[in-house]
Amino acid sequence: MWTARNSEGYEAPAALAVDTVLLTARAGDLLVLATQIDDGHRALPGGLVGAGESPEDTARRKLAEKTGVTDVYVEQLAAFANPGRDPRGWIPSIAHLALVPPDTKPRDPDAAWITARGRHRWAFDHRDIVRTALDRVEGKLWWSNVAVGILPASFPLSKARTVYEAIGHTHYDPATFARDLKATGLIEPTGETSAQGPGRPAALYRFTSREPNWGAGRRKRIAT
Amino acid sequence: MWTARNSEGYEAPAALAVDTVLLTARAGDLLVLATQIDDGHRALPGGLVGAGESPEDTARRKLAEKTGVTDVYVEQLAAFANPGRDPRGWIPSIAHLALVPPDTKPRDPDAAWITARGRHRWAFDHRDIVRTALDRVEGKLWWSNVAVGILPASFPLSKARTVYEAIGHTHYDPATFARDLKATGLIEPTGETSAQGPGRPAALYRFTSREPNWGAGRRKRIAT
DNA sequence: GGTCCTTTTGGTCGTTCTGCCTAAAAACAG
DNA sequence: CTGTTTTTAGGCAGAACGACCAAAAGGACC
Repeated sequence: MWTARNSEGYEAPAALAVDTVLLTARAGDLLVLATQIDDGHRALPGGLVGAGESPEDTARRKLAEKTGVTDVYVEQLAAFANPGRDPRGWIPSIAHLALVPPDTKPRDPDAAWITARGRHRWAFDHRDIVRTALDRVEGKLWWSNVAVGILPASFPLSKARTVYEAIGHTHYDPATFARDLKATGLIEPTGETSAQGPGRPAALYRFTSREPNWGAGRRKRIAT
Repeated sequence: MWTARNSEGYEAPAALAVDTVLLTARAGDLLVLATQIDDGHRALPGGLVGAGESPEDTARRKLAEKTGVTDVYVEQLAAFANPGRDPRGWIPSIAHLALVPPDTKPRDPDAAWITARGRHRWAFDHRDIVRTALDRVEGKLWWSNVAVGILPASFPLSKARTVYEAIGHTHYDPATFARDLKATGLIEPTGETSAQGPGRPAALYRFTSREPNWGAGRRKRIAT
């Protein structure tokens, strides 16, 4: 068991960790990045916070190491600091939520995208962390621009709809979705259209702002 | 500067702290408990997490020491761990949100109830913590039973309304408020009535559950 | 070109929710 | 008993929502 003691003699955590729930949406499924551990359990990507580093910086640094992406939507989720959560010792973890485009490839050969809502054998308290992340991202889907992390700079409404359906774990009527997403004020048309595949070419949109936690509450009701 | 180093030689936080935003509502005002520091700044009540203790337990223990209340609504807010947040060293803090009835008296003579939305000279990053707490409690006001912490076991709807108005920082029409709060399913009538002062005696209600984080999302729209 | 299929998108319609209002019910003060 | 106060049921217009329809605008195939 790791322990630590500071210069005043008080008990201190052995280290400060960061675990990140990295999500993306592909083909209507919500996926989370997980590494395989020796005993068959899944674990979230994470690492230790260095002195003089903010936990969010640690999360970004570790994500860059493991996937190569740099401009990621990252926000803090919660602290998981119950005693005994880590068998190695007293190591609180600041869990983070991150979202990346679906073409992001893990560098670590042990890491893979798995279904976020599937049943997996998670290590430690990572099941709770994933559950917290899913609740968070689902709850703020229509109240913020979280989907910025997954969608490209310019996208048709149909692509946005598949992402929203994957996150919200539901289905939306295309016409109603278009009307409601435009009504939030979160997006604006780029003026261009995309004509790939059959069907009427779709107008392209972009998010009014790509800053995280933006655009709280233009929508009144909750889509069901 | 406090620092620490664990048995493996890695850098570790000097300690793990807890800061609590303790809120109550009195006479339509939302109040927060703050202690006065030597230099005139206000600080949130807090303390250090002991080994083998969960941060929430630390928050409850410290609140019991400082106010004497035991059965408190407590939930984790977020981790504040930016380097340099505490001039004494690397001390991450798990901020908590707590709510107590308005008759709670601080034991510490340096502690006092001050307006939560007033301008105060907060120490460290406590201004950010208070802001986060206010956003949180306001955001989940109609979606959970947070008000359980402030309201007594049995209450008339008018008392609930003043609490909701203090938290939500707005005014509600009495008839509309009664209709909407009952529609959430969060409360149920006790069958008794209270007749204090002039006016028709009010029916008393209780929360269906006093467990924190209960009753997400029965209400559809957001009250404005 | 013509026909069929696809996807996008503007609009309609009935239902539900919301904010504001009126008025009755039920107490107290004088 | 009359006036005042507070609670509470209900009505009403407007807004929001979910479901649906149909036209627009492209590709695929003959």
